[in-house]
Amino acid sequence: MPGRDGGRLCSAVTAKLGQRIVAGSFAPGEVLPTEAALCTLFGVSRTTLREAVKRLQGKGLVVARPRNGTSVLPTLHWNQFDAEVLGWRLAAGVDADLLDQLYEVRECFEPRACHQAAVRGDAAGKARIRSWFDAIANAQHDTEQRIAADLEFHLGIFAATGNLFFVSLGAAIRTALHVSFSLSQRHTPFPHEELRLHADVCIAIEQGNGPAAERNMRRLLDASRRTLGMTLGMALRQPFPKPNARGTIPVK
Amino acid sequence: MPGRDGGRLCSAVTAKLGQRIVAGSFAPGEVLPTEAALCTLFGVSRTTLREAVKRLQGKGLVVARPRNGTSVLPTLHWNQFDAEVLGWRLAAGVDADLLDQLYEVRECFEPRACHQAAVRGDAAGKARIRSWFDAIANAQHDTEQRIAADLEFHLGIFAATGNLFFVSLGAAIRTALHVSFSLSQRHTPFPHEELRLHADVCIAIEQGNGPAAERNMRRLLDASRRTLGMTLGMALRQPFPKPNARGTIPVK
DNA sequence: TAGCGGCGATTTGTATGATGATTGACGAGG
DNA sequence: CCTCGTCAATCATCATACAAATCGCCGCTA
Repeated sequence: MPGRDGGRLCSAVTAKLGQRIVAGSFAPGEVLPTEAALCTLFGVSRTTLREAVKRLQGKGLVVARPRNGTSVLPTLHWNQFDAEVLGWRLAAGVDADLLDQLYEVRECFEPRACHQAAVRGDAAGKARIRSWFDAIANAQHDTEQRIAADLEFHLGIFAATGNLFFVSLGAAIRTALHVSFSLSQRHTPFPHEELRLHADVCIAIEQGNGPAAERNMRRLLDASRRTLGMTLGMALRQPFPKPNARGTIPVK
Repeated sequence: MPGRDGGRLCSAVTAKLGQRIVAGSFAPGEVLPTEAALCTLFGVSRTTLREAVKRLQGKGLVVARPRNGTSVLPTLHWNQFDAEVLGWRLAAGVDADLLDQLYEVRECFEPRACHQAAVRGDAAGKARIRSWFDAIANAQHDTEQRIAADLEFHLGIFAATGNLFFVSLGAAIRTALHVSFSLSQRHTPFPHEELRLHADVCIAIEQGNGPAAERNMRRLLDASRRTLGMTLGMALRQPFPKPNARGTIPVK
């Protein structure tokens, strides 16, 4: 990933302003100082500031109208799937609600993505997933590296589906996953248990067994959510009842 | 939704350039003319053009580096969940692949969203869903209005979940849904059948019956996908085997 | 006094020109 | 052949000016 930032200053201003907005310093109803005021506030020219505002506008955070000023849109209009927006939200503080909603999204996507990767993925994609799994296994004693490998493992599954929306989703929640992993994996009670769950997913995908891959990923997410809940010391909402849970769940 | 466009000219340039990029006129590997050339091409000043490029940059479509020029990023980096990007893709031509991937996303999200809306939605949200359903029922002979109501019905479900990611997703695929509805609903073979499916979803949500709402939405999506496939006269990929379909899959 | 219409002030939108910073290409020298 | 320095192209930033849009005030009129 090359320096996608473009201008250094412009990106810095975009980030500063965006962070302040998502942090609530600028109320999501109205206001926002005039361009001139923001220019002096950030110490940049009007051109740079306007380019930053334009980027925020593209993310649905603000809307500018002559005479009216630039107002912050309600969170309803924000593009929550924008990597920067999500990153700023996380930077503003990791609240349980956000992580919870994120898990809901993951529980929607990742099992399906696993299914698709298993059924429709090509050999190269599956090999990449396997290699990242190996990386996880080989980094059991290097937390940072294990987290990175875990992240790429999940993103690799998205990539293997061939569905660009899945890929885009992965990019969007990349930083969120990193934070989530950092929180939950650092104090995993049963590291080898978690490794086994990853292995189950990996193997099912390699074998092209869609339903199994889907089921195994669901289990992995459940375990991860539980661990994170314990780590945070707070009760996250319970995950969805699994659609195929008829009565008893096969014990393994 | 107020005029989120901001500047008229700037937005126009953003749209033109964005459309050309997603349409492939500017290859997704490199190139893109210099700022000066684009200025003369669109007949705007550098300020306006740069603001437009900054917006595209924020969507992950391009990256600008001195001396190197502004290059188009591979589609992998695009934020596919950006409403404008998706809109431009649709404007470039409705290909079956895109609609197919979109259905995959919908099949991931909407059943879950229904579950959440049923279980966690408040009375006001459910009332809104009901009112949009009534609007659908009352507009059986006005195609345009029925499509609009149908759109709001689905978006209302997202809104009722209380999960901002769902809401954002709804906003992103809004135009896609509109196109999809326009294609499939215009020649629905069994209008009252489809109305019944909507009613089933609506009622299950009102009753707070999560699993039923989820199941009914899945049925609705299946039917919609089938209809769209027939309308397009091409074989879209089969929907996922439903997790609770144990043996044979109903032949249609 | 109530209603209405025009005028001005404020803020964003657009345009232009100039200067700096960064980076790839080319050529000189070892 | 490799290394390094110079150069030029291009984006990044800045400063300034003018146009367009909109809100609110003020005066006019009935």
